[in-house]
Amino acid sequence: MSDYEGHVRDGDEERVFEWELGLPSADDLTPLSQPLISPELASAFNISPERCRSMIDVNRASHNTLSSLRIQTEPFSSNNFKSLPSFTRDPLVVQGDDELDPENSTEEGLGSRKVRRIESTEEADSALRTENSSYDHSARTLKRPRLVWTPQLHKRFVDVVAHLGIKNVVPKTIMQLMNVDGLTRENVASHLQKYRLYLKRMQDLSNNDAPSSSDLLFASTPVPPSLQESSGHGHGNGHMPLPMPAPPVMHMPIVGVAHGHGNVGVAAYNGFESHPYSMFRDQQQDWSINKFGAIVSYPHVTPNDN
DNA sequence: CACATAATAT
DNA sequence: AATATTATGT
Repeated sequence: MSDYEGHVRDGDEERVFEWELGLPSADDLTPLSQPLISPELASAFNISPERCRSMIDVNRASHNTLSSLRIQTEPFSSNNFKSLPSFTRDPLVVQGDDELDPENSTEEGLGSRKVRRIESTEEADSALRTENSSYDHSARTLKRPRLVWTPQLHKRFVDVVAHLGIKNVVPKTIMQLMNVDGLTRENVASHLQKYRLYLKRMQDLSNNDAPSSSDLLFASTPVPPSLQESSGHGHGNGHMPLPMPAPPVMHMPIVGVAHGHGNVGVAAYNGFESHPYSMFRDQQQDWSINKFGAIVSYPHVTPNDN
């Protein structure tokens, strides 16, 4: 399905590139710190001075523009979407909106925000460098599309949670072990919260009953024994001896990598292919431990592409 | 600050 | 309905 799309996209990329070449260089632009309209002129025409924009504002605006463009042109791109120059970093699933809101929160929102005054030239330099070098900060700034927890994703989640023990897991660790590109701690935290509610509901719902239709996702991936509360107490996670020593965290490149595929899967729960560990592509084998204590290789993955 | 949980927003 | 975000407390 993707060859055709791929070519089209390459063309787009080239055009974007050409377009970029035509842009004025940094030197040609009026510095952010300078108003476009001289004070005299402004007062003459009763123009109220605009607030100063920082690099942050500029970058944010660019991101909004780019992502809205991207959403218009290719709502359902797939993983062959390699990378627009710098800001493209959202492997996640698009589900809709992107509102560009230059000014809804002007004075107030930003007034309270840290507006950094730049004192020394050295500081100015470093500020520019860090703010300008795209994705470190764009990764945080860019509004990510909402994540869709496909059964595949959820399975990774459950596997990880199962091995750490539901009592001990914390979002950050889960996020790391899942090794899913673009997955955030917040994503995981939110999901974990819901999952815990599900488990609770399951256990005091006299254990087994038809899972609510809303629990389809959770029901699609059976709760591993290590997570089941054995009728009330015991609650030691006593089991799951964690045969493997906590593996050296350094082996996992995790999220930040520039993989730069803005891959977007079709949202929706198209299928419930419940193939366990069915990803056998030899990639960067990032490991994890399955519920039996065996080491299982978790390829670095992007939501929905597995 | 990272986390848990509940409440609320989108 | 599913996720995100926010508020509050640890």
